[in-house]
Order: sequence, then C-alpha cells, then structure tokens
Amino acid sequence: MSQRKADGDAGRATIRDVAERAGVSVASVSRVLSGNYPVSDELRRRVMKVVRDLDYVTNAHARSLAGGGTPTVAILLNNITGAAFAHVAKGVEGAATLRGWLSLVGTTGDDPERELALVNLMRQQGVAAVILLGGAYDYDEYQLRMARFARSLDAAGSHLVLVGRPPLEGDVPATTVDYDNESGAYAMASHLLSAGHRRVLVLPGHAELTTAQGRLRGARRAFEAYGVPFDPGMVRHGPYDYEHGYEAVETSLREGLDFTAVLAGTDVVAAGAMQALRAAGLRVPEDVSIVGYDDIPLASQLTPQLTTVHVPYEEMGRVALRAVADRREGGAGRRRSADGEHLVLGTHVVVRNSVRPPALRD
Amino acid sequence: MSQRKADGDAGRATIRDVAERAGVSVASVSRVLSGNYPVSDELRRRVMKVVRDLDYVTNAHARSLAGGGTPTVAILLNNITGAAFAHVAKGVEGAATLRGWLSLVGTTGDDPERELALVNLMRQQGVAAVILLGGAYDYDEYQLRMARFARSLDAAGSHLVLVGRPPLEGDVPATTVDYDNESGAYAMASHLLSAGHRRVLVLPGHAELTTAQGRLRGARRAFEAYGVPFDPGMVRHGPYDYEHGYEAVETSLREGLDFTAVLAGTDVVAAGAMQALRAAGLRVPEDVSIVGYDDIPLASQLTPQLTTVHVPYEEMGRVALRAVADRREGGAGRRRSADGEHLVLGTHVVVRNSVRPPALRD
DNA sequence: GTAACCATGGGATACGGTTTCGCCACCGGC
DNA sequence: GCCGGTGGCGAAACCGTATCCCATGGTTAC
Repeated sequence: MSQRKADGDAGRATIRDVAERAGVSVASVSRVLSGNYPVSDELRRRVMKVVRDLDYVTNAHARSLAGGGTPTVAILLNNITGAAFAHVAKGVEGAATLRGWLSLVGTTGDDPERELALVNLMRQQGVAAVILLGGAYDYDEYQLRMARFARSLDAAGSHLVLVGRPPLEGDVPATTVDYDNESGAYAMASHLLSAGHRRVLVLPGHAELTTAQGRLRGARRAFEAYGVPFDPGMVRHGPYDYEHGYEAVETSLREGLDFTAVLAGTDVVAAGAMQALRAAGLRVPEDVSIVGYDDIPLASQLTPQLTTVHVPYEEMGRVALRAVADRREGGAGRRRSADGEHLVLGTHVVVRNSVRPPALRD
Repeated sequence: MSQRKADGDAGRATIRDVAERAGVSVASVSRVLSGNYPVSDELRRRVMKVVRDLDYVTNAHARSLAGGGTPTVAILLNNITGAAFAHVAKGVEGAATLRGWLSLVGTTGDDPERELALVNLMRQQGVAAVILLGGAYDYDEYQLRMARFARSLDAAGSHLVLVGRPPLEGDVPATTVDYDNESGAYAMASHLLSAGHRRVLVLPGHAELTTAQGRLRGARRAFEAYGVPFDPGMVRHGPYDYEHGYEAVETSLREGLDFTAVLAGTDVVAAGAMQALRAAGLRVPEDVSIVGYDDIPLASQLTPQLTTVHVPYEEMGRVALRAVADRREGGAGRRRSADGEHLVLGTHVVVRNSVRPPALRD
C-alpha cells in the first residue's frame, strides 16, 4: 500500500527551472509573472520565452502560502440538482468569476453532520468565505454548532454567509442573505383566497425546515386576514420533491378530503400534485387550482403554466458574494462593525394559468 | 489602495502555536494529527487538548505544498443550472466525497475561450484531474488547443477527462467517458417510425455541437433503415433550451410545415415544443407526438409524461471519477499505457405517454 | 567632479506544514 | 555490567513562491 509514486513522475516545472533556464534569478521570474515590479523588456522577453517553452504555470498552493493567491469561496448546498439552489450557486459563481475568484462546491445531502464536516474542511482550505445554501434545521444543538463555526471562520479571517435561511440568534459574525419568505407565502395564499378558494390543501414542506415554517406562517396569516378559518387537517408535511407532491394529493383524494386548490411549498411539489390530480381525472385549473413557490424554469414549462412566487435566487447568490467582497475590501477600519448583517430581498407573485375561481359544486 | 490589512488581524493558529503551547515540537504535532507515526498516548492527549482549545485546523495549502494534501478534481461545465450536467456533476462530486476528495467547479458559459482559460487555472491549482462536461465544438483549432492542454496536464501529473463528447483525435493522453449518443437517437427515431410516423420535425441542437451531430446522424440512419426518405427541410437547428423548442415549432406551424411528430434534441427542447403545440390548439399526443432526449426529471413531470432516451448522466460522473482514481492508484507501473481510454455507457428508450400513432388525415 | 538618486536585478527569508535523520533513554540478553 | 536494539521525540531540511533588503551601474543635480 505504501508504494508511493516513483518512476515516470516528471512533475511540473517550478519557478526555479524557469529561472535557471533563462539565466536569471527566481525573484526576477516572479516579478515578470506577477507584473507588479518594473522589469526591463529584455528580461521580460527572456523569461516569457522560457515560460512558454516549459509550459510553466505557477503553483497556486505555494503562491497562496506566500501571501498572494486568488481568493476562493466555498458553496455548500444539499444537492446540486435542485434548481433553486443551482441558481444561487450560479449567481455566486458568476460574481466570483467576475472578480477572478474561484469557487469550491460541496454537497451535504441534507445531512447536518456532513454539513458541519464540510465547513471544517473549507476552513482548512483558507477560503475567503463559506456560503451555506438552503433552509436550516431548527435544532438547538445545530444552531449552536453553526454559531461556533461562524466564530471560528471569523477568527481565521474568513466569513460565514447563510443564504435562504433566517439569521443565527445572538451576536454571531455571520452575514445572512434571505428573501421575504413569509410575505411571499402570504401573497400567494391571498391570491387563492381572493379568487374565492376556501378549502385549500397546503403542502408547506418538512415541519422542521425553517423555510417550510415560514411559508406555512405566511399562508396562515393570509387566512386570518381573510377571516377564513385555517384547518390544520388540510396541511400535509413532507420533503420538497415531486414524489411528495404526488403522494400527498393522491392520499388526500383517497381519504375524501375536500379541496378546490393546492398551495404547494415549491414548484416541484406543485408539479407532482398536478400530475396526481390528472391521474385522478381532475383538470387543472378547471377543477382544482394549483400554485407553487420558487419560480424555477419548470414553473413556466408545465401545462398549465404555474402561478407561483418569484424568489430571486440568482440575485441572492450575487448579493452573497458581493457581501463578502465588500467586507474584504473595506475590511481595514470601519465597517467591520456590521457583523450580524442581514440582507432581505423581495419576492412577488407571478400570475400564470394555474388558478381559476373554484367551480360551483352541490 | 496599498493599505493592506493591519489591525485586528488575529490570523489563524499555526502548528507552531500548538507545539509551543503544548510544550512539544512541531514534528510531534504533525505526527499526532496525521496519525501515520507512533506517538505515546500522553503526547497525543496533550496535543489534542491544545488543538481543541485553539480550534486549530491544518493549512491545506501548506500541506499540499509539502507533498500531502487531499486530491482535488475540477469540474468544468457550461451552466450549473442545466439538469443533465448537474447530474454528471453530482455523480463526480459524490464519488469524490466518498474518497475524501474535493471538487472545484467552474462554469464556462459556452465560451471556448473561457473554457481554455479555466483549464489553465485548474492546472495552477494542481488538481488531480480536470473533468470537462458537455459537447465540444467542432473547430480544428479548438481541438488542437484541447490536445495541448491534455498533454500539459498529463506532464504535470494531472489528467484530462472528457465527459459526453467524442474523444480527441490522435494519441492524446485524455480519458473520454461517453454514452452511445447516436444509437440512442437511432432507437428513439425508430420508435416514432414504427409507430407509423413519417413526417417528423427534427430539432437536433446547434449544428456545430458534436452532441447534436450525433443525434442527427442517429435519426437519419433510422430513417434509412425504415426506407423513409429523410427530408432536410424538416430539420431546425438551435440551442438546447426551452425557447428554441417553442419557437421552432411555432415557426414551423406558421410556415405550414406538415408533421405528425417532433423529435427533440433534449427534454427541455421537447418541453418548449409541447407548449407551442398546445398554444396552437394541438393536443399531445393525440394530434402530434413528441419525444425528447436525456431523461432528466422534467421528462416524467411533464403532462403527458415524455417518452425519451435515458442517458446515465450521474453514472457517467461516477465513472469519470473512478477512472482518474484508478489511474492514480495503479499509476506506478502497468496500466499507464491505456492512455486514450474511451469508456462508452449505454442508453435506452424510456417509453412514457407522449407518442401515439399518427391520426388519420385527409 | 562628486553626491544623491533612480531603475533593475540578485540573495535571503518567510509562509505553514511534512518528513528524514539522528539522538536519547530505556529495555532485555548475555 | 556491557552492549545492541527499539520506541519516542526534536532539529532541520525541504516543498514553490512572493517580497524585503541590498548591490550595482548609469543618470541627474549641484
């Protein structure tokens, strides 16, 4: 097992190789390449020729050890294939690239243990920031551990950014980029209520997920505002996936639950719900209305196109990166005080074709 | 501008801090932490306590400079939000994590320049491999430059892996993980033909994209096999997105093109096509049949569910990572010979509900 | 004509680890 | 009681780059 690579390992060229071959000092090569020091044209020519000949590139590890190096941000999400988070990641990555920064990606698979382990791993990498995507779990111990990590990162000159979840309690050095989750749900539910719906099947998501809690709260507030009693029996919790949407509707129908609309926690859940209704011979929106949440591309690709809440995911990613970049530049004197910064972006309802007033029944 | 950080910069704890505080040498701390050398229990206890107190983590850059370090793979794709590539990335990332490897992600935005620049950037990072996702552009110069990069990476002990595109020509040290693109298209087209369709609108993708070329070839071959003349006038090229699918169908209908089925280059294109047909008052599949390609989740979430070609994207990602891992372990003596390795995974048609025999017309 | 200066380039050191080498103490065997 | 072996630890030599400090030669100012 301890074989270790041995033979044909040519390895990559070092700055010393270049210096030697060009007949100059390593300092000069470094200066030519970084370009932050005056060098003669002759020297530059000689060095660059050798660099091309040897196909030399600087060793990023050595460079960042020595103080230089390109900043790197870590993006941690539960699943790359989720459209919403992928858009946030795109926003972060795009903004990072614009500044010449690098992005590391890690997936947590919805495992809190793994999430914490990854934060630690990223700390070793000396990243400029760790950007954590997605709703948090509402355990006390989890929150405590996250706060500890926030402080660790901060102490090491890095920074924790939470995207799409409520800020940590207390005086924790972490930036939060959030959207107006509850208001979005409020507006969406109001839309259904004002169309005349009174019996609404609500699929907010997992009960422990902060995102789901907010969406449920918003919906409930809308019902209160309309003076419509909110029936807890019409709420079905579950994961944010297609299967849950399908099964929740299928089960509800089988149990004879009476509803004229479905308020889904995400667009994907709405897609599952829609399919289940169709399978039961119900038409959307003629027999049952459906609304989603997120406004991912899928929403406008379904038939009928889904009325949903637009969440500016990509923009959130850009904002998150800008927050750490600003902090890095203005970091010297002032400004560092804005520690538990909390940025909230707006949401709005996008009206498409999946809602109609309820059909008259017996 | 040259302010430089100055004041409260506590910085992170180094191995020296730990050694000092524990009253031992740095060598001992290193040994305790890496665990590849016998140390007394007493020493281990003392060191670990200080490590916890100081919340110390090793500097990954320094570590990898000194020879150790966790391997890192770079994943380059055009767009994180594309479902197909996201699944490949998931496969790579998952397999990497399983081995304790790290993954870097970069997006190219379909810009060949940027792709080449990113490969270079990753070379600086000393990654174990660069995994390039997606169809290639069929320019000679591009291919040449990519071959150069393959050789550069190889010389530096790294490796280039191409996923979802044909292998590079000539004796290039790059691994290719591909799927049977043409056969998939052949099977899909055959499915339509055997259902009785003769006039088929074909939306293969961009003409310069190798993926699109393969899919078009496969379709054409099927027509020949069925003895049905292939009409080039029924082919519409364009990007792999929803809008293209929509517009291609809309335009074709407006031009009075006569077709009973749509053979879309991807599921997303199929979704756009489906919407356009609906908007024109045509039913799917009663009036027009549609098939896609990729079998991303969207395919089964559409109504009707889409008949399509299943491509094992996630598996491809896993295979790609396994290929570099194998090469790394067995790398010493034998096996290094298998240079231009080319792995091809199978595809198959998934029959759902979007195809019916063509309706009888006048 | 000489001192002060500017533009360049080289040598040395620091960055934070890992690893080789060698020392020391302790052990058992004769 | 002496000697060889061994387990455990410290000192020091790297890994590849950036940068500080100094030397040199030519130029400008007086």
